[in-house]
Amino acid sequence: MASLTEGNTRPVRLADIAKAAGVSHGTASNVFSRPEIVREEVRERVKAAAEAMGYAGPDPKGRLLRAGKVNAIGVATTDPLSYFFDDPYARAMMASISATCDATGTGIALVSAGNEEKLAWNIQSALVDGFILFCIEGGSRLVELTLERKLPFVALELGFEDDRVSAIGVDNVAGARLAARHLAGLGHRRFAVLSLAFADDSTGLVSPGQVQAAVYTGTRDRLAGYFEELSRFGVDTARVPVYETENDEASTWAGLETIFASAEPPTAILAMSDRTAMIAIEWLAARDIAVPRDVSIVGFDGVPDAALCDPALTTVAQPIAEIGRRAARRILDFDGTVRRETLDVELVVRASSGPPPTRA
Amino acid sequence: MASLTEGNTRPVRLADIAKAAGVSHGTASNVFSRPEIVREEVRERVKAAAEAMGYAGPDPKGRLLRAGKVNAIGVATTDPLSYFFDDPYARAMMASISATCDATGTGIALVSAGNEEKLAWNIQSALVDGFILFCIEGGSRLVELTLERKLPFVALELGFEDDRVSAIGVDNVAGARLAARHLAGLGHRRFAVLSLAFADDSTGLVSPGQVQAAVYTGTRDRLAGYFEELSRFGVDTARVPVYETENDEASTWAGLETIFASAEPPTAILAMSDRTAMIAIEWLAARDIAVPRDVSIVGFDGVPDAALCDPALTTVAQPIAEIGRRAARRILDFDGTVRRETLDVELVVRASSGPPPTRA
DNA sequence: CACTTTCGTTGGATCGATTCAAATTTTGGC
DNA sequence: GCCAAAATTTGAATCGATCCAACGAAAGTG
Repeated sequence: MASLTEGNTRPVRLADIAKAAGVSHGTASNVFSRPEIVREEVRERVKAAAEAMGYAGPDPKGRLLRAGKVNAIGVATTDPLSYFFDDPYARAMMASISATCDATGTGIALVSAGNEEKLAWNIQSALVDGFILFCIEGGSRLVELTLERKLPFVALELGFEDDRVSAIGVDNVAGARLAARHLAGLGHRRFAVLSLAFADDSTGLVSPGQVQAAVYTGTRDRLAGYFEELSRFGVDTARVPVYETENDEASTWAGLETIFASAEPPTAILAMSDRTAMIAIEWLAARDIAVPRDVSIVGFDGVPDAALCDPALTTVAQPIAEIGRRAARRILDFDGTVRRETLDVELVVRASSGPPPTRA
Repeated sequence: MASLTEGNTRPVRLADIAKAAGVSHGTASNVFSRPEIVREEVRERVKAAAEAMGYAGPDPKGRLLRAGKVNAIGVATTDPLSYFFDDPYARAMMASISATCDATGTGIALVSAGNEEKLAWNIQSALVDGFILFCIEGGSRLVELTLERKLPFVALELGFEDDRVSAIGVDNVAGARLAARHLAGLGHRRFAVLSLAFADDSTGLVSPGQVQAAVYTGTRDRLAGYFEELSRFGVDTARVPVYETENDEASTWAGLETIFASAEPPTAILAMSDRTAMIAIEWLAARDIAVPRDVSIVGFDGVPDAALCDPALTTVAQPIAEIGRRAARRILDFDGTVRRETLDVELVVRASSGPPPTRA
């Protein structure tokens, strides 16, 4: 006797159960995709055969090829995948993107790439209908790679002035000016900037030359905005220390050490991300430097956590939810056009900023 | 003249460029997948043709069918997709899962299902090699559906005693006992429990009958652990209010209102999740009830945030990273076996628990 | 009863690649 | 210049479904 029916390890295919039930594969397919057009008796027979043979249902791999549409959008970054769950900005953005996807029954595929080779492969082989790119850093390479897929995609940052790529971002110059004006208006004159990267893998104090050579225009624009506004208030921006961080604890701490080692430490810090700003608040608290009594801080991004930290962070809020919604919509309702949108930011004044200490 | 070459809208296929370059599609395929085995001259010719025709590279949809392996693992929940980015437990777990996936170049597909119909479809059509299921709530249905796909999967919770499903979880009874013993040992005798759901869609004060009928055994086990240990200390568990929350603000607030409306409010709260515990801490702070002076709280889960809130939360820590790592590994190295693992929890004592107030 | 509809079913074509045994071309040795 | 071995290239088969034109059977019509 032994085993007499079907092959042992090989998974059961639609064709197998069609044969077993004595119908054509076309009919078998209909049983699953449009059961109402199949006569009940036949339908039951096919279902019974499927059950008996342990059929797992139509394999999406097969369907996909025919259908053409994956029904998933890829979200890509050059950071490790955990970025999506760790970084507060990414999280807020993902929450908005996923809400939109949820509403339309679209799936989300997370794509990352630590190193060059894997990046390429992961982008090339992602099963998605389009991409949303987080291109805070190392964006250009990501964009090139994605361009090759010839799928709809949108960059979350207006980084490069490339008119082949759709993008959604904020007016960084205007936002930075809001922050600077707020602090200068409160009376501050001694500033320091906790910056994001200007180019790949750079950190540390920044020279004007490096600013000129900035690859990441988002960073450059924010700095430009800060400086423009500070100049109006008579601040000599050449003497404002700009420390480039990697938006993490280690590099931000290093920056603060450097900045506060100065003979004339700042009374106000302009941070280019809320994350850096919040790290700075903790660093200062640990050293008994009171915020905002001794030092004021203004962040950038407007992540939800910024409202909850202590003291609550004054920040330039991006419309994160709106950006996420639009990005997802742009992929879902892709119409073949390239568009670049700039949304407005808003200064949210909270407890981390106040007048400078009355002067020693 | 007009347009004479290729179809206009239709995307370019491998076969198209093979024809254009005058080679077989087999060779064209090799140019992309194993370039080293095709003669340089031919390779260049094919690449040139691809370039000229705007070929996007081998379509993963096609490859997939042949290759069989998607190289992605699906993570599913019955909550909305944003759960993965909002809930601290989910986030910590995802960070660990994604680190493992990153290391192996595996993608992650997020799958969710608000309503029944979509749930089914999303699970059935997910392009993945296996699933990791977050089945905190509504798990059984999710498991049934996933079972039908006949793909490897693992449940993150030992919820059901179903030996068809692999699972990784913690010893809930032991963990709950640690929490209860800690508080009782400090001298507390008046307790309240902020519980998770015992069954679908239930909230509110729980009767012993409901506990008996618990569908979610994780919740039931934690409560059993609490009560076992409290009994040893002579606490009449029948009088301990157990309030079922949905692990969110609204229901937790409601629970606290109820619990503290009592004539003899508790001096100690056993919360079945850190999230609930942290929400409780905020609620109490807003009412000037000092933690731990007036009320002690012990959470459950050991999420990273618990160490950062104020006061830092005493909690029963699950080895979240380890669970995530093992879950991902179980899918990646699937060997056809079903296994259920129970990991140990650990009581982490922080600032939210202390002796009860010296009695009025 | 012949004739049109309607309903279900069939089976070939297709989606876009990869694979592999067989055919062909090159290369190397003498 | 001939033959075996090595290097390339070919083209049919396959992956697992869905789609659709065509066809047969049952139902409806005058």
